[in-house]
Amino acid sequence: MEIIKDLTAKQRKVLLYIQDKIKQEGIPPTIREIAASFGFSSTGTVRDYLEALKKKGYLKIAPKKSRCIELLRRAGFGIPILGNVMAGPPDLAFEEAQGYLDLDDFSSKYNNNTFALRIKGDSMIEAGIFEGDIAIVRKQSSAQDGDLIVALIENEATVKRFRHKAKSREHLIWLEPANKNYQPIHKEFSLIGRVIGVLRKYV
Amino acid sequence: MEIIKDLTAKQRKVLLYIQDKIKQEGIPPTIREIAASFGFSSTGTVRDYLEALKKKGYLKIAPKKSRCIELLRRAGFGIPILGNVMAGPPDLAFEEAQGYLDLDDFSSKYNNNTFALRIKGDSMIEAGIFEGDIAIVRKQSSAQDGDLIVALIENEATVKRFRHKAKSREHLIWLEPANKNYQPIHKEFSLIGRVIGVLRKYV
DNA sequence: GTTTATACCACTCATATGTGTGGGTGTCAA
DNA sequence: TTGACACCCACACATATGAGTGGTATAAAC
Repeated sequence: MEIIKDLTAKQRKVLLYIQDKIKQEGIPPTIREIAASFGFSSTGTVRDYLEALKKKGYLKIAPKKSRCIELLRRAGFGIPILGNVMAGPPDLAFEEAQGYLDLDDFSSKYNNNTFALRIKGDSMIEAGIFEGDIAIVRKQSSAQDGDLIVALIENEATVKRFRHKAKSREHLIWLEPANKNYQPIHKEFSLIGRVIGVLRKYV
Repeated sequence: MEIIKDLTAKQRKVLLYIQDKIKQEGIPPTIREIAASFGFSSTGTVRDYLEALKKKGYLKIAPKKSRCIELLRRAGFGIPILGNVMAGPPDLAFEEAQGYLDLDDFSSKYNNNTFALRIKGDSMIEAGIFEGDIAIVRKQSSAQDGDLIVALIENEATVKRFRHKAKSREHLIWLEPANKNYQPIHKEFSLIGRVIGVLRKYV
C-alpha cells in the first residue's frame, strides 16, 4: 500500500493539514482557512492544490457547498499499521504505513445495525475472547457454520460459536463454547447478530 | 448513562438528523439544510433548536463559521454498548445504550504516537492475543511491571509482557511470553511502546 | 520546442450562510 | 398572571465562501 507517495512535498503538507483540521475540529477547513494557514494570498492557489489532490484520488469535493472537502479512504485516516510483530523492526515513520486500521467497518456510521457488548465469563477463552472484552456485533438473523454469534438463550444473551451441520436429511444446529470446561448447548435460542470484531482495552 | 433523556421528541429528531449527516456526509449540515429537511420555512426555527441543544450540552457552536455544529461527547457517537453478554438480554433500543465505545482513545486523533501492528505467532495466546490480531500501540520509552509492550530484540519487533522486579538492590528486567511453550527472554531489548488495545476482526 | 504539471498571484462575482430583529401560539409551573 | 419554555414564522443584513478569469515563473517530459 503505497500511501502518500505520488504527492509532492507541498501537496502532502496540504493534505496533512486538512486531515489535521478534520481530526481536531471535526469539520474540514474552508479554502481561505487553508490559504491563511500556508500564507497564500490567493484562494486560487488552494484551488490548484485541491484539484491536484482530487485528481490523485485523495479527496472529493462537493461543489457549491462550504467546507466541502471529503477525504477518501486512501488519504490514510485512522491508525496506521506500521508492520508485523515478529517480522523485523516496524518502520516507525508514519509515511511508510502498510495500511490504515479502518474502524469504519465497525462503526455504525452507515447503518445502525452495529452495537457492542461487554463479555462476561470465560466460555470463549479458547477463541481469544476474555472477560471484559468488547464484542462488536452486527445485527443479523442468519449465520453460517463456524460464525461467532450473539444468541439469546432463555432470556440471556451469550456469545458462542454457531454450528450447523446437515446430517442425512436432518439439520443440526447447536452452540459451541470455546472452553473445554463447557458443554455444547442444544437448547433453543434466537439469533441476535454476528460478532464481527473483538476489542480489548488495556487501561 | 442517561442518553438523550432530557430532550423533547422533536429536539431528539433534530439531534439525530445532525448526527446522521455528520456520519454519512462527513460534515455537519448548515442551518438551512436542517430547515429544509424538517420543512421549516425559517432559519430562526432551527436556531431555536440549536440553542436548546446547546444549552442542554449536546453540541457546541462556533460563531461566524459555516457548518459550525460540533457534537459533544454525550451526544452519543460511536458504537453503542448495549449491555453485557451473559447478563440478561441486551436492550436493543439504541436509546438505552449503557455508553458508547470510544475509539478516540486509540486513534491518533490528537497525537501521532499511536500505531498498530499485526500479530504473528502464538507467543501471547494465553493473554488472548492471537495470530492476525492487531495490537494498538502507544509509543513510549518506559513501562511498568506487567505491561504488555512492543520490544525490539535483535532487530525484530515482538509483543511481550514487561517484567521488572527489584530483588535486593538489583533490578531485574525481562520479557515474558504468555504461552507455556515459550521461555522468558532475558536478552537485551529496546522498548518501542505499550500495547493499549487489541483488536480482532472477523471477516 | 512545445506541452504538461507544479506553484504561485490578483481580482471579481454570486450566493451560501450565520446572525439579528421582531413577531406569533401554546403549555405548564410558580 | 406572570414567566419560562417549546415551537413556529417572516424578513433583513453582513460576510464567509466557492468558483471563475487571467495572469507569471519554473522545471520536467515528450
